[in-house]
Amino acid sequence: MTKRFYITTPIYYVNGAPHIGHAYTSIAADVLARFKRMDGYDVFFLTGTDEHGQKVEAAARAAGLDTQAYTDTISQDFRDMTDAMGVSYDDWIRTTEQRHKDSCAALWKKIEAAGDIYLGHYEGWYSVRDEAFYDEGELVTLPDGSKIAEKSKAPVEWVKEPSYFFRLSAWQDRLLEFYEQHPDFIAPTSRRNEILSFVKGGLNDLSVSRTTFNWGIPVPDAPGHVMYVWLDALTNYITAAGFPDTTAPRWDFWPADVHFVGKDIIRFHAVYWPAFLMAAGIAPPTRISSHGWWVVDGEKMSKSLGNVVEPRVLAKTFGLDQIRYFLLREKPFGADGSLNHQAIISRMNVELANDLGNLAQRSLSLIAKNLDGKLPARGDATPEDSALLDAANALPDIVRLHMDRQTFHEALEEIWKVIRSANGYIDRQAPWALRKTDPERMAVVLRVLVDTIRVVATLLQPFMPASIGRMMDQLGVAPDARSLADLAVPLADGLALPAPQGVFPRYVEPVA
RNA sequence: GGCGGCGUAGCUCAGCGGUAGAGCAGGGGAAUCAUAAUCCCUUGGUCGGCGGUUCAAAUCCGUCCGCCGCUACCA
Repeated sequence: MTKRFYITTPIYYVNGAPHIGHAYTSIAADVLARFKRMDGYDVFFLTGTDEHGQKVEAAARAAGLDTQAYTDTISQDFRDMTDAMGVSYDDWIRTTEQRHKDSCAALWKKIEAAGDIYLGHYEGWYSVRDEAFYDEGELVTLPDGSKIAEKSKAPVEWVKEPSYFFRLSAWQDRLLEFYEQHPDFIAPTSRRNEILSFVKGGLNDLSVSRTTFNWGIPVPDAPGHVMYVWLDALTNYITAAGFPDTTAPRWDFWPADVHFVGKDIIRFHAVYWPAFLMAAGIAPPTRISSHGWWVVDGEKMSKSLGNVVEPRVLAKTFGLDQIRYFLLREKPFGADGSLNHQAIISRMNVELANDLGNLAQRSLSLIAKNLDGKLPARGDATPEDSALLDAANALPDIVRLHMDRQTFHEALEEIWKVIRSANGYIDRQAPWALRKTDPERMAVVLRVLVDTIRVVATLLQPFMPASIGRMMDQLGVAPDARSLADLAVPLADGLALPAPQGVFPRYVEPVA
């Protein structure tokens, strides 16, 4: 039976334009999806847009558009951005689709039938902008008497309305037991500890319906109530797997293997979501992997500061693969990090152009010029040959381990250690000198280099699919033989290699 | 207020009980196959402060200072 792997991004909220943060999550998920496919898994990779809620309704009205027409436009913009980032999703879900409405209604009924939903009254402070309820203590009173949420600075209003509640308080012990039994459920560990301490501190029942607006999914048999946007949004992950049709082919993918999320929405995914699912008798996801923010030129990215980074512009300036590489290389996945032109150029020139691109170019040029472009055969390995080849051959297992933990920057660092070793190797072996003194040895050295670069390139495909695809072409690796398993089969001796061309050009600052 | 994390070379960080490390940046040299790329060597730190444990502490404990995260409460 084929190994299945289900990866999701959050569905992006359509109340604004896509920015680098959205692209980051999607690219990270894409890298894992591509890696898993390359490692023999049948992958289902889901992304899409979250389109309900009061904020969206208001934004549409402000834009003078019909709400559905408004969400159509924004959703398409997100989809264009996602495509432009080379994200290889298998399904694009929208919460306004009928399949999702059916799924939400079915999930609601299951939870209700289990006795975990009851009708009550909600009374308290609510922020439309955050789609969240706040306690008094989380608020700050402004000089004009109005109140805002201390953390998000979003205005709140006093709301009193009938509301359905999810009996979250009853799930505390079962959640803690679940976390205990699944130590890898939340990544990184620091976030796991925060969630643990939050749940240990006690849980309040959660208001899961609203009556003050209509742009949402109707609560079954409860006119006037629409579902709380987070219940609606989270459900997308099972909708796309076919829920409520548990005989759907895709249902075999559930539970999801990794939900990628930003650090701002961990609680929804790590507390509410498993509770909803367990209440409905559905298995919770396997892992919630959360990441940090990009800080731009030292400032938090925000619309008011005007420093919002458009991923399509970045890709156009530096190249898509260069940006994908930078985003996963520059900082640990779970941590915050800084994005600026100098840092991008440095990674691009030092690591991609100088270390990797130049290594491939100098190695392949020697084959083109001295061996008539024919791949030399392997020869007896010297200790130096073996040291390099052993390091390269150990990489797939090391990288797989890091991918499973989403420690992307460490995976890349391990790959770069081998690339740096290869540059040292070529210098010490000096095949350009061997050409005259010992042509046979020169051929063996060049073969060691090609074999090493092949392993490195294979592992880098998920990160930089287009560029590395070109490198694979130059290495003579057939398009249908580029998986991890294919590494076991040596390239054919005497294989004709195409003329090498630079894959990673240096970035030169345009003259102003 | 509680819980937790962090503070190590100019920068980003690893090390987490046994003579201070990596990458980048800086300096010197080699080589010239290659995208003026590469390789080798090298400058640089009293590992936030102060106490303690230990034969031995970035590494363990206490305390203080400074940042950050989660959370709570007062009003």
